[in-house]
Amino acid sequence: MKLSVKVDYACRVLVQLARMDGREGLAHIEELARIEAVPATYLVQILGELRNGGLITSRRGKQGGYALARPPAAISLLDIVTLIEGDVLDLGGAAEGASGKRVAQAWREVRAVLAAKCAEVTLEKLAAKAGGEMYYI
Amino acid sequence: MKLSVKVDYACRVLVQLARMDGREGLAHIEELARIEAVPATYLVQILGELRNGGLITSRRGKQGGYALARPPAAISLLDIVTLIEGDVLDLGGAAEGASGKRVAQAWREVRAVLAAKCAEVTLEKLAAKAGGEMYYI
DNA sequence: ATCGACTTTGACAGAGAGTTTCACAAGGCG
DNA sequence: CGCCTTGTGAAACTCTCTGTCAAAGTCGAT
Repeated sequence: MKLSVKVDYACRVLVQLARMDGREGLAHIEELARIEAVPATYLVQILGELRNGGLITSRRGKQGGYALARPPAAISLLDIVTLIEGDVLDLGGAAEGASGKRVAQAWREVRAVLAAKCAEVTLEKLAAKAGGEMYYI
Repeated sequence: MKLSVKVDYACRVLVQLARMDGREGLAHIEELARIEAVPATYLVQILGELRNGGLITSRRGKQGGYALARPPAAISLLDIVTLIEGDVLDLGGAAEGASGKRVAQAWREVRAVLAAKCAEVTLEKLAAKAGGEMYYI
């Protein structure tokens, strides 16, 4: 049960997009990547997934760039994790064997709680200025 | 965020131990492994970790075997996961970079909720007979 | 002592994560 | 049109870790 670096990167860049609340070009993203100590080429790939998943939009050519597809209040950690990892808690083939069904049921309950909590945390809350130094480029 | 097979195996074997509530020999464990479709040699290794972590006790020689170290009500999913994986939700180095602190704080809250829920689910509840076919050897 | 039963260690294949590279596609502008 | 900027997509590579197996080791009861 480990939070992947990928999800972490995705969250961070989305928070930045939420704060900017405008269209941000690749050049800007790359600068951001340097500041956040994230490999830029990887970040760009993640951006692609976020776009395919409908969380952000992009435009090519001059004046191109990325922007949130919805208001920050309408994007939660749950959206991000399920998009990037497929599920907040992947049970694998946990329902096999003698006590498998019972144990799997317990994990399903845990997953429900986890998903509910993740759905509560929106980009709006994450991007709120209050408390914690934010980096302005 | 994936539940590892190892944790799943550990949960299942612990549920079985909770149900038996006596000392179970390796021979029995291996039969159990066959029934649960778990590689016996791996299961034995996991048993070793559970023992080192203090969740079960073992005895060698004739009349040897494994037993829970505490009453089933005093062992929860939280105990099992933290013992096997180190943490219910490993944040990695998520606190770096510009928005890192903020995002990490959010995940810490999520982790707290997750841990609380896992702590609620005890072996006693999992081993309860009510509802769901249990496998008796 | 010795046999039965648990313990430890090491090796290994495969999968997946994180990263890099490179060639391609598309919008703007002269 | 043709070029330049900016984003897209896919492949390949390294590294770590998980799940698995096997074999030699150690302890305890009788």
